[in-house]
Amino acid sequence: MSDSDRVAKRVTGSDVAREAGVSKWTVNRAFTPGASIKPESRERVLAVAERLGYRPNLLARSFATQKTQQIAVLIDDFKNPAKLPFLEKLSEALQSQGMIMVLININRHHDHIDAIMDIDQRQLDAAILFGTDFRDLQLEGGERLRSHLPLFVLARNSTIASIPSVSCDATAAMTQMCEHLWERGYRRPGFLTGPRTLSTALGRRRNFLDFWESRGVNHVTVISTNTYASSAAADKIREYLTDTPSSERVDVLMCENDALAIGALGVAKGEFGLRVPEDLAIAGFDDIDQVSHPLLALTSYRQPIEEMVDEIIRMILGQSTSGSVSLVGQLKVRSST
Amino acid sequence: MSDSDRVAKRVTGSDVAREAGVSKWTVNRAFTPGASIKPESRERVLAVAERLGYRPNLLARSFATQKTQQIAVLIDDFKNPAKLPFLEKLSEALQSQGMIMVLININRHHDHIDAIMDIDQRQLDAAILFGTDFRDLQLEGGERLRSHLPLFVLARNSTIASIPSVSCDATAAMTQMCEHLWERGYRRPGFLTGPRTLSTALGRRRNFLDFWESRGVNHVTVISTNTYASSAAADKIREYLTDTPSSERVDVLMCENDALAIGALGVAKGEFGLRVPEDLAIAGFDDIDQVSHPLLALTSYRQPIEEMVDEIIRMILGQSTSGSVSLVGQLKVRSST
DNA sequence: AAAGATGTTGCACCCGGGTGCACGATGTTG
DNA sequence: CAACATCGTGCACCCGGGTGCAACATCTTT
Repeated sequence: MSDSDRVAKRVTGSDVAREAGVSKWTVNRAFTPGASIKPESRERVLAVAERLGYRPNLLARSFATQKTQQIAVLIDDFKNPAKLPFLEKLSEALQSQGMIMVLININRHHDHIDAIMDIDQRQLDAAILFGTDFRDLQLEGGERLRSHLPLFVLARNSTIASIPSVSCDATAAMTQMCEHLWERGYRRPGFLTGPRTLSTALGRRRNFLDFWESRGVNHVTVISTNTYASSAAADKIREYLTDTPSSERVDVLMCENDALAIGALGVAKGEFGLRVPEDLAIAGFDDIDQVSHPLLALTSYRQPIEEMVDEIIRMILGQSTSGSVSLVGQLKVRSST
Repeated sequence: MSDSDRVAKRVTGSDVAREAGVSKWTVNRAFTPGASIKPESRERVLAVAERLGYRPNLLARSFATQKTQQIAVLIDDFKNPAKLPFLEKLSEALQSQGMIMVLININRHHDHIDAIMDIDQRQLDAAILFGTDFRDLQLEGGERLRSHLPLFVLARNSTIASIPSVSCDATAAMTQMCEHLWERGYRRPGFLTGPRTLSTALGRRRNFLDFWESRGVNHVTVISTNTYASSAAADKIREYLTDTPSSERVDVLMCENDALAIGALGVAKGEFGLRVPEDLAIAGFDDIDQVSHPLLALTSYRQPIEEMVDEIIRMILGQSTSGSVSLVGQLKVRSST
């Protein structure tokens, strides 16, 4: 263990400069790719830097350049496993651009306003509202926070004109899904949604209803839960099946997401002994890993995660030409329909 | 829209000082809780600050104090839904302490060494290795990165003496689980593990084997997968059930985590038509949301997430007395055993 | 009313790297 | 070899708050 290892103090650019017999600005240049510096000088500086264990202080750099290379991702629902692959792809894409992801939990102790103020004060470069319910932002936000923080919405439609969004094309998705259901011969459709306002932002219900209307099916049963939890769906479906004689029931239940579909399936099959899809067909949305399980085998729709993330990265980097973008995903037919 | 709204420039403490007729240090004091400042001065400064929309620049503060109030969380497996509740609780706990969570994706493009160097250069206050496979760190790390970044391991045992860990007590967990299985009368145990080295760090296999040995059961069938994916488990179990006549099969299969258990259950029940638990009992670990589903109903073990997170926060804040800590969770018996 | 204790304020200087410019060194051209 | 372009280097000063100390103001005490 040499003396230098025992020194707790950080090595700065000036230390390297002194040791290498140049000015600290030359050290800076040695670490700046396009800078004007004599090759020998650069090599010498880099050698000294390596020997001393010098690495530029990125915090100081951020402070000087006003760019932290950090992107905030706001999320308010950790119950939905569909979020994980998005987070994985997002963090990977950001890291490949030299940025890192700051994950902010939006909950009753910490709303959008708090989060955005904090993010803004910390000088993060942008914030992504990832599937969050940002009504609070619309209601009381706006003028209170005069921040220049660029905002983006991911995986739902933006309800604020100035904030661009990247989402899955709900019209295309529901058309594909419904045409499949139509071909299978189902004619008494039901729709299971989550909380009203959140549901609207996804646009799935609207598109589902439109499809059946266009085919001359005028009645669609709509059941709403107040959270996106499987258990809430289970409760609502148990109630529905109990109250509705089998002759009057829907023959296909489209669920707004897989978590709801899983809850519904459990009750229908497990508690009421219904055959799926013969007695009741069920479909979900998101195509989370577990729905492909042989005991569930739910028909679902996969969002184009990679493309969505790539597009939002382009937006953040300012390389995107257009405003909000909707991308088409892929129908996954399984034995539940 | 007043003139001040049109100005894109940030409002700094000096701006407020000028406007309020005090020095910038007094402005600073107005925003520092315990500082020595006359109440009237503070009020006046705060009023001016409010009017101008001033908020302290946390990046500048971080730079000056050498504390970013940011904690990195390293994760290398986004497939396991059991990670989500940990992330939720972690982010909430950090935010309640005025810190935020930086989520770093460890993958083949970005290993522990890269991540730690980056985190260190960005001056984050600490890093949590959350269930990651950090053999690479042990092998080539150490001396190459001379960083003073505090490291902690969460949800697995630390294999590096200098890094404290917070994990679920595998001995207590497996004892509880196995005593339950023993009472139920199972005597031909099997264990389904993930990749060898990762598995060792969890300690579950070791404790499972020890229990049966102590009860005089000398043979335990061990099956290994090379990832923790449900599909990998399904493949291995399909192979096992195909190759093993029913008279020679295990009567209970303990799986290292729920994802594996779900895969095993799907094949046993769905493909081989086995009755669970009569023909084969199955148990998992982590008690993720989906295993309580009526169609799965897997016996599992819930890690004490809240306590684990609270403990690691204490460690980060330097309030923890001890070194590594193991906490006891809770057995959840369902109809699969 | 003077001496002391306490409260309040201003001030240099620090954190560590980034920017634009000026000056010197080197190289090219007529 | 002079005139000019180009490259390489050093330098002030910036980013916006934090720290310790000195100076000043105010309030107590005797």
